[in-house]
Amino acid sequence: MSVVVRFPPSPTGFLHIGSARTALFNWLYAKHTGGTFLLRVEDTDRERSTPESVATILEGMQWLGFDWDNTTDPKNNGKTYYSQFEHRERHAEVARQMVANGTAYYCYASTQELDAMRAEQKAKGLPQRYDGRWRDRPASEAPADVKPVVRLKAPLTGETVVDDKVMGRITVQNSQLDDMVLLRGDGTPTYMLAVVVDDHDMGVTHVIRGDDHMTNTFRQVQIYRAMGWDVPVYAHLPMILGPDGAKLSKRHGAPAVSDYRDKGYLPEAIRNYLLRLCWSHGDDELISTEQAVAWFDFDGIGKSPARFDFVKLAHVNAHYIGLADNERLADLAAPFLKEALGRDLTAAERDVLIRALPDIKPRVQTVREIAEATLFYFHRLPLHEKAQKLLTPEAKAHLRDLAERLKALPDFTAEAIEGAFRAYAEEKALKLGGVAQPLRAALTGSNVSPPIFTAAALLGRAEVLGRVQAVVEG
RNA sequence: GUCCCCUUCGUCUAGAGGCCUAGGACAUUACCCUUUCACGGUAGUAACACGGGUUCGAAUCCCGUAGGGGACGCCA
Repeated sequence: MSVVVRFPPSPTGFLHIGSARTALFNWLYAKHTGGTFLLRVEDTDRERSTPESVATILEGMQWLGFDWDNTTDPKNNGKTYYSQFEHRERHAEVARQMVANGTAYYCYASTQELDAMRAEQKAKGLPQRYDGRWRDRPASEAPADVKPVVRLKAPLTGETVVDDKVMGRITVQNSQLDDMVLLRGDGTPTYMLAVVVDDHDMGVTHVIRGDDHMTNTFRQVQIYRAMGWDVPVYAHLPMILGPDGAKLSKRHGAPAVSDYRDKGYLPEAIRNYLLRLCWSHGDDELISTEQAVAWFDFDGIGKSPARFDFVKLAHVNAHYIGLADNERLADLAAPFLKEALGRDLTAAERDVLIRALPDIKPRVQTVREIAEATLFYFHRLPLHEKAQKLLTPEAKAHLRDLAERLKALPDFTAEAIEGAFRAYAEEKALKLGGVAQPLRAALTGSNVSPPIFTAAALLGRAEVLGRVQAVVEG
């Protein structure tokens, strides 16, 4: 039987980076097995499920390159994804079937009544669970003014066992589980019911999700059993924690996938980094997506939670920047440069950027840093304090002499410029750095830059002479 | 509080009873390369949570303890 997996985000306003990891593992497993990857938006919470928040999820998925297979499924009613909300009637129907076959029942307890029950349980130090007060009570005793909920008639004895592909065999005593609500008083389904019905209707064979769902799994398995449906294979992934070991949240700086794009990370780097959280393949670290598809399987997944390490992510990102096409990087850096420059790059400037990239790539870790490192090509920057110190009176005198030689160069290439500087340094018994550093200061305003002779060639003779003159006279 | 799960360098991890003097990667330290900064190269510091078993032999199996995470909603 072919594998069917799904990723079921709820539209909370952004795609969480932890959810992205779950999406990645599902997507990889589908690709690895030649199976199907479905997207289902869990939009039953009408407050949060705005068109914008759904669009954000879709954008995040597309940016990461996680293409799903049900974009044109008839079950979507014209949408590019399965909307849980649209199937609420089907969910309610299943709840009614369960009442009919005796695996669920109506409960007329009011919210206040249940709050009081839980408060009492808590005060006595007892586990907080529904006590089954309507489980066997006849409908004739139902109060007229309460709209009942439908609850699962869960088994009271025995145990529920799940053979998890990551965690192994996990067991819970049924006495620990109460009769959960399946259908609310207003007739809408709860998450527990909706998930099971949708997964069954969509033919999901493998449920790969965060282990925060572990206890939900036992309850969902009971629903499958009550309906006589096949239970899917489960794989619960350990959580991703923040650097401090607490649940990854806004507090840690970047909870949303879009934050990473805005900080200048590449989607392939995010994929590689996320893959290595809780999953491994021997000593392999830098793993292409193609390789990941070939290698990914459940046996590589670890059981313990992982902390998110921004420093290592940056390293992985640097690796993929090194691999990336220069034109692509130039286009990705353009918005950042526009932000700094207050204008768009001209076609000629874009060309300079592309030609500068081979020198820039090994020096940056993010696309944003590409913009920072290349800003001087397009704009004269103020002299940094450390650059100022390099421009001693002697250094300025050398630059004045060198400017004359640069004017006389037949070709203004990096090799020619370097030749001129080396010859001059030798004549004056100086180290190359003694003349190269002042040039760097003059051209970039900084004591740190990409190799200065290639930078000078890219800048062009007129601009170089202009910048040198500005500091020599300044 | 009850239940479920987890525990190897600071971090991500390799490790399926002898291959372990515990390996790799990031970070970190030193050196080399070098026009600066990077990249790259070489070397170094650094971990089996603790306590009991089982075994000729345990990071690996079992049991406790401690610590961490998650779940206990008419949220998803």
